[in-house]
Amino acid sequence: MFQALADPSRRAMVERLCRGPASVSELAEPLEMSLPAVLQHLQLLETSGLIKTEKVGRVRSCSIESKALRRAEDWIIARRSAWEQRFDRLGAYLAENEKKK
Amino acid sequence: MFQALADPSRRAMVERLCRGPASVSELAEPLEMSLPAVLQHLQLLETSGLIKTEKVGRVRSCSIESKALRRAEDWIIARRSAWEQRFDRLGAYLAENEKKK
DNA sequence: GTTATACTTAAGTAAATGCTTAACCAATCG
DNA sequence: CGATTGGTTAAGCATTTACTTAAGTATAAC
Repeated sequence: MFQALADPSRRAMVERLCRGPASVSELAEPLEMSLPAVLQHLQLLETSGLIKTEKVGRVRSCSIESKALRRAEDWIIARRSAWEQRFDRLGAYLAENEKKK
Repeated sequence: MFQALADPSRRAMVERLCRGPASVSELAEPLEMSLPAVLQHLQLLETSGLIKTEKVGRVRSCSIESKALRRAEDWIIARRSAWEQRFDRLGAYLAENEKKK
């Protein structure tokens, strides 16, 4: 999932899709690459759970799956809070030592 | 930066460092790979800004740089809120149409 | 029913990744 | 001093990644 967000083109697609659903060629338009390349990114994004796509007639409509984005956020928040807790304990320890002085 | 978080071994290192600083070999210990491999991951993490390292005597001490983690979080939050805003506007639009009916 | 559109598949390739081993330095320790 | 510990450099290698072009297929428009 972080793997999926690692590529700038894929992040651009996710940014675009956060402003609403889009077709494959709409997503491809701002990107300087061939359609098959876009397709490959799209497939990766879909198997990573970040987006979902549905084919209606001959156009495939893509939209983000916000749950996945949330999971990435949760991982980072968990790390940050672990770090901050440690920082707090360190602060408490230092304060304790200050008292003893 | 998401690139740096894309690899499981690197994420494991970040998780470990969120519980406090560690030496290179301490970081390597739970990982089933050679020391040079760990070094390479470490260098990538450092150039991505996620960690910082300092050599004291012959041991290199590594610690996380929480600002970088925060930047990743910010990106995700920005996307999520863009998505949620869109969702709200859609809701308002649907409510509006309901009134007109 | 032909033609254009919107993808899709397949196959190939160049560069980046994630390792490895072997050899090498520089601080300790005895 | 000599050996050990903790890390570092260099080189090589197998995979994976991020594309490409060429050749489909299926729906929609005319």
